[in-house]
Amino acid sequence: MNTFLEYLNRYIQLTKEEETKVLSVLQQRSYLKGQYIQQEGDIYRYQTYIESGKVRTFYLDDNGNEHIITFGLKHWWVGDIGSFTSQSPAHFNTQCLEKTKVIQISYEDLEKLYNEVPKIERFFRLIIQKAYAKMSKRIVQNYSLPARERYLLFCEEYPEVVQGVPQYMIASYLGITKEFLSHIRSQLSKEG
Amino acid sequence: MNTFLEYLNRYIQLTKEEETKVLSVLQQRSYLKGQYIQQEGDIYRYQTYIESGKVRTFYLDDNGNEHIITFGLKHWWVGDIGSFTSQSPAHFNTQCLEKTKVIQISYEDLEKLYNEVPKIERFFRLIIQKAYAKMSKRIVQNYSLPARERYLLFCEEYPEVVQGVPQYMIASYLGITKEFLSHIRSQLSKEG
DNA sequence: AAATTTTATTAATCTACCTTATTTTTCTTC
DNA sequence: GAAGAAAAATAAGGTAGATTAATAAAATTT
Repeated sequence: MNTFLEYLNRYIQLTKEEETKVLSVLQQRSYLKGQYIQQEGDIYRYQTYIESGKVRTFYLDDNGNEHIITFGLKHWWVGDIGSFTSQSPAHFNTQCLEKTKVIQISYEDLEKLYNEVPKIERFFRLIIQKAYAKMSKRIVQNYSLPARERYLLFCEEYPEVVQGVPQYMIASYLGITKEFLSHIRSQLSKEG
Repeated sequence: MNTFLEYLNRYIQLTKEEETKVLSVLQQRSYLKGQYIQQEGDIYRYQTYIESGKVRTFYLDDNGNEHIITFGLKHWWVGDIGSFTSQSPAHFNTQCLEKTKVIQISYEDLEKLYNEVPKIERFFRLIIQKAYAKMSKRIVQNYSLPARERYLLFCEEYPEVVQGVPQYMIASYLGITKEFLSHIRSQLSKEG
């Protein structure tokens, strides 16, 4: 839990008292590979922070195809923000890709915490601003770059994901088929 | 300005005193059709709220092609959040598509306001959560639907934009060429 | 370590969407 | 309201990436 406070400390400075209040609402939980933190149709009742491990958040379309919205690594917050915010059924699934430890704050606890420790409101504002900017960048890349370039950028930016995750999931994240990603990779390796 | 307070009031309840503080930092400004609120390379010094009018935020890729990230209508906040947050040069341009009135808050004023009126921090957290959820939805749609369906959904969701904006910009927003959108439209009209 | 399942490769065919070019329509501006 | 500019339509040919299917290679399970 203390590493969590250190992490918070990068964004906001809390007094001892405030730290205690924050700690009192944190819930720790562990998942095995393949387990779901949340599933489509559920209401996302927790903000979930990844202490260790790796997850993916994905969406199943009408044809049953998976589309990975985002991966989640250490220090990331994951879930379906739309569902959490409005406490309505989620469209997304969040599944662990390996043994994963998370810290969660329930919706009710967080609402209280916002009032008791307004700095937490600032913290989440900053976090989501960052996430928003990152997602805008992704939209830009998807529109202006071909699959091959997107893959190369992804490898640069998320080497930990490229290593530890099946290729077909990376293809899904990039918005292409696994066959085409395989093709791109074989091209790249031929070129040296 | 009072309509702005009414708008704020949908998200947070301010005391008279707080309202006064908020009002004191608002700056009103008008733009003509075609004028830029911000340009690529500038630092976005203001959070910009649209009182009336219509804007687009777009990005120029290495080949000089425009990609529309988002349109902005009445009650929307526009700009380059990445640039504003970190006060670093923007990648995006924000241009008025018609006569547009905006309300702006400077970066410095907003930082002060966050401290003096913490509810404003809540307000922006809520706003950006909403924007984030909307953008996730867009990514999902782009991955799981063909251009034709995306266009139909766009028409449903943003009829005001479809009416008042040149087709080639809608094509750009959808991530397709203007020629292909024109083709889709002629197909649709043949089908009745 | 054999058997089963999951993931990745390869290759042929196909299609959604792009490119380029020309023509027509609509919008501005004088 | 005529002239010019901007936007939209149409059409031929091209390509990035999809689909299908068959094979190979890893990873799990027993």
